[in-house]
Amino acid sequence: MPRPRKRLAETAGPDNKRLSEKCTKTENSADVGNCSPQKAPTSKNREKTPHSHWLMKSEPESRLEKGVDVKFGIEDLKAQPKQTACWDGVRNYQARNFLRSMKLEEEAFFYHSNCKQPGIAGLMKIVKEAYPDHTQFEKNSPHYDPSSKEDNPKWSMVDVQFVRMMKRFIPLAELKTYHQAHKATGGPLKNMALFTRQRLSVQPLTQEEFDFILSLEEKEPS
DNA sequence: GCCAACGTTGGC
DNA sequence: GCCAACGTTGGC
Repeated sequence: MPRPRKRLAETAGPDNKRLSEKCTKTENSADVGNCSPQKAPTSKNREKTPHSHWLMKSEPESRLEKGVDVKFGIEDLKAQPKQTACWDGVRNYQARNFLRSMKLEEEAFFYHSNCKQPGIAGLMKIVKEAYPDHTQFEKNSPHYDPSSKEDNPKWSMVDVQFVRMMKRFIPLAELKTYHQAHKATGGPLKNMALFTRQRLSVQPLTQEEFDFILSLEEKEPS
């Protein structure tokens, strides 16, 4: 996961973060029953439109956060058992609310952030919907949140599974070029959250944004 | 390593 | 509730 960026970024990190190690799927997969009820997002933050595509940021290069390496790139996801990991460490309310609205089988771009080559590396899918992020209760976790109580967890995570690498890496700089052009022409990336919600580590994509980015795989790098 | 953007904290 | 201080994110 991301650490998510698994940095999960916002740590509040939620996500912030960097993700700490991601857990393997095994430990969590069966506990559907453990999911505690999560509060609904406040009306202010609730998204009206259902999204079915996502972009999730994680850091592919080593970086210590509270002494823990938060590195979690797409190769790390691929190396997990069943190529599945939990996306822990998200500590930003908006990003958390997006995690909570994710549904099984929805697809997400795996975005590499805070690294030499930022951009979209591959595709993954949601294989377990939101449940409490255990790292919020772990004192040694970079994403420990002493204000969160076991009987009312603040932070959530989902499990993601590797789907495939992009046919070619799609660099941030290329996406930005399209975003700039599309602002003028009304093209598909004109409102892309990557640029309009700069620090959000878990973000929705419209169908048009998702399809346009997939179409870039077939093009020569610009 | 710098630093702009921006979310969070906490005094008032 | 305002808002300055502070901390984090993340590109460059």
